[in-house]
Amino acid sequence: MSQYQLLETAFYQQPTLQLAKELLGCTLVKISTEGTTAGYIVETEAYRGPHDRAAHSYNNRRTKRTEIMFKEAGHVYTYVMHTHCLVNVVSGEVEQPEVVLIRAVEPCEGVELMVERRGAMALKNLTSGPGKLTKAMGITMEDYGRRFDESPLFIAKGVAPEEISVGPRIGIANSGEAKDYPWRFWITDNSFVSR
DNA sequence: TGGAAGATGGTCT
DNA sequence: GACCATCTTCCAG
Repeated sequence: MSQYQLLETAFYQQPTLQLAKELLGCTLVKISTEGTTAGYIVETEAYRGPHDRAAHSYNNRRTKRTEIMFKEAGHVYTYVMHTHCLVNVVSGEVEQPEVVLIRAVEPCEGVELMVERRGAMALKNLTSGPGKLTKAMGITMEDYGRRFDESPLFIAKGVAPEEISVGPRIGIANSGEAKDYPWRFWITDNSFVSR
């Protein structure tokens, strides 16, 4: 898709908290046989390796599921939560299991296809949550292990956000002191953030 | 090998 | 705000 300018591999090789902020406003794109869907990333969360109790890689837990987190920055980490698939960007050095969770996007291409996949919904409900956006964009476990710097699932340049808000992460109440870390970032006043 | 837990979302009260 | 759908992963026994 030539109208999209892919982010270089080097973009992913910055500190995880910074990457989480830099990803805001970038364009997440998925190309499938049904068509292309794309959205501006408006909300992210950072999960930082061995010392973050909320991370799957806490205490260097290395399993079949978390294996990808130990690889180079820029890989795709998808996993299933209840009935939904969630998508993350691997960051950090090799052997440093850190990721950025993409929690919400603002649709910018393929809205009709998103509506079809999600069922008739208000525009604001299409992609305003980590499980919603993967369903709307057709992101599944098939994408596990791919790279964000190449088709069919990639991230391209977008628009710089005017203002960024910071706060504690969502849905990790059982993670002890980690639940209060201010590692959630979103574009201030954007109506597509998850809550 | 069975059971419990989980970075969620939709529905109903 | 509470409940549950539904599935993978992991660990105890």
